Amino acid sequence: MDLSPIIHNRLCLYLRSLRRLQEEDVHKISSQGLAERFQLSAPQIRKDLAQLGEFGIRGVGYDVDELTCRLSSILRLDRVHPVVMVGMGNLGRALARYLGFNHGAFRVVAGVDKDPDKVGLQVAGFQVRPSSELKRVVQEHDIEVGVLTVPPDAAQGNYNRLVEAGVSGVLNFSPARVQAVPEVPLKDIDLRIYLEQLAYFLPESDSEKELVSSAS
Amino acid sequence: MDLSPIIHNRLCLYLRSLRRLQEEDVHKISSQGLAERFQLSAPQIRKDLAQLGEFGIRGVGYDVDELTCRLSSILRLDRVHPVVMVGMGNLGRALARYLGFNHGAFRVVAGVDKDPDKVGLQVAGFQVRPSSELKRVVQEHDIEVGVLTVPPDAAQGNYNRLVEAGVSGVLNFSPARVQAVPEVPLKDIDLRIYLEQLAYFLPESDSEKELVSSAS
DNA sequence: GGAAGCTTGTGACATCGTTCACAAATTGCC
DNA sequence: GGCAATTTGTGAACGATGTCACAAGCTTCC
Repeated sequence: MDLSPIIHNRLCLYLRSLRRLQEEDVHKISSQGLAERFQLSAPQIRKDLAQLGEFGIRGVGYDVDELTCRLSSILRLDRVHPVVMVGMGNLGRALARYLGFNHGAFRVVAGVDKDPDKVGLQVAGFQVRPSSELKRVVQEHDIEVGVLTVPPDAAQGNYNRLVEAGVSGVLNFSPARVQAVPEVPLKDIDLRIYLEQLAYFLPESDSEKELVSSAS
Repeated sequence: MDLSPIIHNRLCLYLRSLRRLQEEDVHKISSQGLAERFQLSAPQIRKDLAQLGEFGIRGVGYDVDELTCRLSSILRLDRVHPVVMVGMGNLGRALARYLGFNHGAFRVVAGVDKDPDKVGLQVAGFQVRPSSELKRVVQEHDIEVGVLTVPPDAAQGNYNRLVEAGVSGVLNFSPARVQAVPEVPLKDIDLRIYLEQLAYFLPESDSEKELVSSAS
């Protein structure tokens, strides 16, 4: 099965919505119900789901528990994936808490940092370890995912070390292009893009406002 | 002019690449040169740019400084946009530093928090102010953008307060659906989605691994 | 058992995005 | 000046994505 990223994203959304319904003890839901409840498109839900198999019952709708199960399994979100943070600066510590919090499928179980001052800090249920122990940490906890929150110039090196240590995927929050090997997929996340997207909808800038330095 | 988000994203990428070239004192570049240097597609660059006007010279290429200028202006990234953080927890503080750092078009100039313990903290060049002063803070600094890094249940209320205070756009990092008014665009960012995207490329989960709690 | 009312799964259609090939325009060289 | 070498801007083909209408299938009620 080969899911395009755009459909994959929607499926994740559906799964979250379904989990919400589970919490509310809803057991049956129609595509229309889902759409209204979570501001989605009913035909699109049906089309997306139909691509994966026949999960619904005509005239009735979808079984919330069953669909949650099937989707979780397809999206590989039915089992816990241990995560290590690489770089325990401000962003690293914040993300460790944020991503670890209330998010079943991932658990941030360890963090490393090069800076001896950070080693030993207690963060979100684990103690920061020195970068030199990365490989051991990964093996100890059976870690699958590494999250890079290091300065840009350290990103490539730490990606390489994560590959070496044996993780299966890497998330890169540092604003640097990293060259990845095909066996260990890399996902770049540049948070600046969101501000930039927003800027486009901001009102025309006053000429009074300060120019940005690098604009000639 | 109406730019689709997907093209807008690429234009932001081009602009970043151009700024890099400026730093390296490169003054002329062809679409092919850009493509090779930053792993993009040359025909796509041309098509994207041609949509906005005729910026290049046939047989020569693009003038880096001029194109940077034009793109900056179109993307509204030629002037500084003041930003306020709402919620100075871990994520708020980390993002204040991250987004303020080395990013010309946006400047995080203020932050507020409801928690009296956080008020007065020095973060990234400003002092945390109480939430009650949000409106005054926005007016004092001519703030255009609010960034929500508050708990999910506080997101809607704080969005409303930001609108009331007079900002023109809001970025929401809390994993909660917020209802927005059309005059103040809202961009939801759910960092969990990135881990979920990655999960899909992880190896088939061992049956030994712990099940996630909410999966039935 | 049959008809009426839902709701899914699906094929047809429209829209959007990407790739490609090439004409038009510029430069430099002879 | 003319020709070869570049490089842009663009129309045409291709592919992906989203929308919609409707047949197929289930349930309920009489």
